[in-house]
This record gives sequence, structure tokens and C-alpha cells, in this order.
Amino acid sequence: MMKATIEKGSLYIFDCDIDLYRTFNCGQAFRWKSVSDSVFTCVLGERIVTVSKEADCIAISPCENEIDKAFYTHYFDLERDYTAIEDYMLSNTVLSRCIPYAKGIRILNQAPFETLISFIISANNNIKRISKTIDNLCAAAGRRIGDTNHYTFPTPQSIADLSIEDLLKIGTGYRASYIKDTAIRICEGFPLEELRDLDYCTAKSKLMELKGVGGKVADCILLFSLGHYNAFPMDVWMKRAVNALFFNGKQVSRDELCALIESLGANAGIIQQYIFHYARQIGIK
DNA sequence: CGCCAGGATTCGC
DNA sequence: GCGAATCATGGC
Repeated sequence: MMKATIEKGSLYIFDCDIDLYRTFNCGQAFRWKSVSDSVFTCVLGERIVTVSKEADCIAISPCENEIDKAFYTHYFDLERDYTAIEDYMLSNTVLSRCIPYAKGIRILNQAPFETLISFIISANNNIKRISKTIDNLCAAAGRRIGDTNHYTFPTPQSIADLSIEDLLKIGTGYRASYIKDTAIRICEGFPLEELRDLDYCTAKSKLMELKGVGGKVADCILLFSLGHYNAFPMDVWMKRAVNALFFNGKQVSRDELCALIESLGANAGIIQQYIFHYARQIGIK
């Protein structure tokens, strides 16, 4: 059990080996900004959240009550035993290579609609520009918080209300119509939150009904916002990493890939994120 | 400048 | 069901 206390508007978690930098920069989230080496900030829901770490203690604010604490516990996936996952990886000759580069990553439980739109934007795009485009989208259609430079992520309706020209100006490129169409589908009642309770394959198929959502983007949404930890997103980095790490550089068949993912078990998606970050850190080719 | 990016869609077979 | 062309655009 994690040790935690709420004090003076902050939540303190003790004996926590999360690596904040890796967690916020491993390609699962696009809006966290670093204030310093150990302090990061992001808008979550309607408020500006700040997280810092000193030794093995992380501080999260604002936190006023048990409801806030429960939100952060879920968001940062604090109840999961990541040590067990990392120990499993260390026991595997191939996976152990990722640990020095990726130890301390947590899979965040992000807001599904934000994750959906963010990963539609991610298609055939680079992480720097994805972040910038999302920031533009928030400034254009989100709500400004006080007189700060922070904005909430837009509601489905406020994105649906944007014109294609607006979305192009923001920098979404050819994904503009996908974003608008998908936002409209959500407004019309697409059961995004309910995908959490469906089995993985059914939830993935349902997501892929949305414009701009193919298999890889669906896996990202399932893994980063809907609790499907077996989802295993395969982008260009992961393809290179899997080829290099598990198949000695040879091309992989679909069946071989499925067998590999299956062998990684219920936490395959979490392991995937460690591999992904490793691949990017070493600049795998 | 040319190539790349957490790919999806569309089309032809 | 599978390969190839196409898509918009900043980063490097």
C-alpha cells in the first residue's frame, strides 16, 4: 500500500520511485510542461496541477480532500505494483535492456476524449509538433483558467463547433476533418467511457469506427485512457524496436508479432511503453 | 533543401 | 484481405 498524506493543499506520496521526466516525456501525454528538473505542471480537468519530486517523495497540488486524492491515485496509477513489472522485465534478457532507460515510467490514466483527439493528431506526426498543435487547440477552443496562460482541453462540442479552416490554422493538417467528425460523433453520444468495461477486441473495433482512428491510435487510447493494459501500440519506433530486440533485425510476420504480445501477458502495454521509450532514447534504427 | 514523424484512408487488385 | 499512393506540415 502506498503511504500518502494530504497537507496544506498538497498530496504527498512517500517511497514512490516514479520518474516524472520519463513519465511525462515518453510519448503518452503531450501537455505536461517542465518548470524545472523536478517540477512539472499540466492542466487536468479544470485546474492547473503541479507535481514535484524530492528524494522518494512526490508532491501533487492542488489536493484538498479524498476525492482529489482518489483522482490522482488513478491518474498516476499509484496502486499498481510497477516494481513487479520491472522485476519481470529484468528477468528477461531482452527486456532488461530497457530498464536503465525507462525505469520509473508510469502509464497515466488520462481523460479519454483528450486522449482520443490527441492521438488522432499524432498520426504520421512528430511529438514536438503534436504538443504544439494540441496547445493551439486548447488556446483556440478551451477555456482560459483565470488570467493565466493555461487552458482546459476543449469539450467535444467546442471542437465540433470549430470550422475546418480553424483546425487547419491550428496546424492539424489533413487530420482536420477527422477531428471535427470525431468530435461530432462524441457529441451525438458515442459511448467512449463505456469502452473501459468492454473486452479489448470489442472496444478496439468500436473505437476504429471513428474517423482518424486506426489500429495503432485505438491501442494508444485504450492503453493511456481506458485501462486496457494489454493494448500494444505499434508505431514506426516500436516496429524497429521489436525487429531489433526480438527478431535480430528480421521482418516480423503478423502472427509472430501476435505471439510475442501474447507472451508478454496482461501488462503487455506497459512493457510496450518501456520499450518505446528505450527505443527513442537510444535512437534505434 | 529533402526526409521524417507514436498512421489512416482510399483505391485497385 | 493486402500493397501502394496519398494526405498537411513543422522539425531537423
